[in-house]
Amino acid sequence: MSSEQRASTSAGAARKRGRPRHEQPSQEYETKRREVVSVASEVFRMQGYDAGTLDEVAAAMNLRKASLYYYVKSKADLLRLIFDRAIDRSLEQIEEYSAIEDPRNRLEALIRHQARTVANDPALFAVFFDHRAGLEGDDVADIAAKERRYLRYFIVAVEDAMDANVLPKADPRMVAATLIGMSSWVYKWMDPVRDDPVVFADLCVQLILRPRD
Amino acid sequence: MSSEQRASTSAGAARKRGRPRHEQPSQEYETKRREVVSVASEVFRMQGYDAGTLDEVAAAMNLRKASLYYYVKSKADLLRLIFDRAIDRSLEQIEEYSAIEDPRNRLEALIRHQARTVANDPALFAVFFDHRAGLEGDDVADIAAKERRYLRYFIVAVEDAMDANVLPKADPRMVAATLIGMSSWVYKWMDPVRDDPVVFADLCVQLILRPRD
DNA sequence: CCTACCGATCGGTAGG
DNA sequence: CCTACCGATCGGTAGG
Repeated sequence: MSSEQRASTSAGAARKRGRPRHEQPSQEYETKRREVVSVASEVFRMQGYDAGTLDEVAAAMNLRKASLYYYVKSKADLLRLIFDRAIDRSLEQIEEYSAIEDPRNRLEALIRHQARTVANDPALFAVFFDHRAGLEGDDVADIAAKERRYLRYFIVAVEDAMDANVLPKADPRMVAATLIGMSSWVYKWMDPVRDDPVVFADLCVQLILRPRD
Repeated sequence: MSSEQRASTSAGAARKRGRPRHEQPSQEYETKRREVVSVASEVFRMQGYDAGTLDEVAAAMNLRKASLYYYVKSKADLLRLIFDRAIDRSLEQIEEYSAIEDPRNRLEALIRHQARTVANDPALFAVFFDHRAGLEGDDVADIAAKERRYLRYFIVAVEDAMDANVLPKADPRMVAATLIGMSSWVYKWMDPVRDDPVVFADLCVQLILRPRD
């Protein structure tokens, strides 16, 4: 569970009596905090992590830079929140999809999931994929570990698809990375008004899983 | 033609008589200059463009930062040189491949070209694909124009492949971007000691162009 | 949530 | 190709 999720567990809880507890931040606080993450991912996407300033992020929310520190501990912390959100979105339903028995349907579900997830939030994944260098200390290893877990699901699905003659035999690790690549690259060229995430997901599936012979 | 190429046209020229012309830099100068570009692409790949300092680039060549200014005009100029090299490598043989008549063979050649080119220099293309935000002024538009030209070759090849029933019918622009994506993503996971560019290129072709029915 | 400010980093230059 | 240095930017904090 990400710290973003952890901090929002109070949302929807019953009205509490007496002095409000400051350990459980208000809904408005959480909403604003999520907005900081969204806005920052847009700024960092356009300018890069280092060049994108907290002044810009703040300005886009009609705030001053200092006020952002009410929501995040530091710029590096903000970046970590972006990464947590991206990896959480990726891992969210993957267990469920990985439970699909039929190898072809399972691989299709995984490809579709990756394509849709990235295409639905290109800015988020632009930062996730392109600005990992900004992470500090343990964050790098934490993200890498979660990403390896994610890759594993794909590798297993690819292996099973090869056994079922749904994919040509090849190095499963390489194939998995390549399939993730084809469905992730969309954040580089996606135009949200012109391109539809579901159409793109269909396309990826179509290119890799041609009709059975 | 890139400024990198333009500046190196003296290489291999006959020994000149009289006072050496300073307009035609020496071979050693050009070699060193190319090394700056290579080293910088490694540094910027790891740290990002803004976080990667000229001190680091210089140190990796046993120089002081100030000495780099003998080879490049500015940090932004250095970044432009990296981009020029990447786009030149990409465009180098594409005209030749695009002359292939058979749609299947042509598309295969283009995919193979992209896969090999990127896999042969992951650091160069990591900067090219992930740190475009560092470019200033006209450089952004210049690179974008060359990239559109490159994409066009792919789109035409994809259209012809669809007409020849080598690819399923779909939006050619989207398919071209996706094929470029699958063959470019390799810079993200490539391990030069473990992964072979040609094996990877074969894999991409195999995944997209299954044996004719 | 703000104004005002400090301190470190780093691109770039002077001058040799 | 170097030493020494300047100047701008920007993350972060004090204090309210």
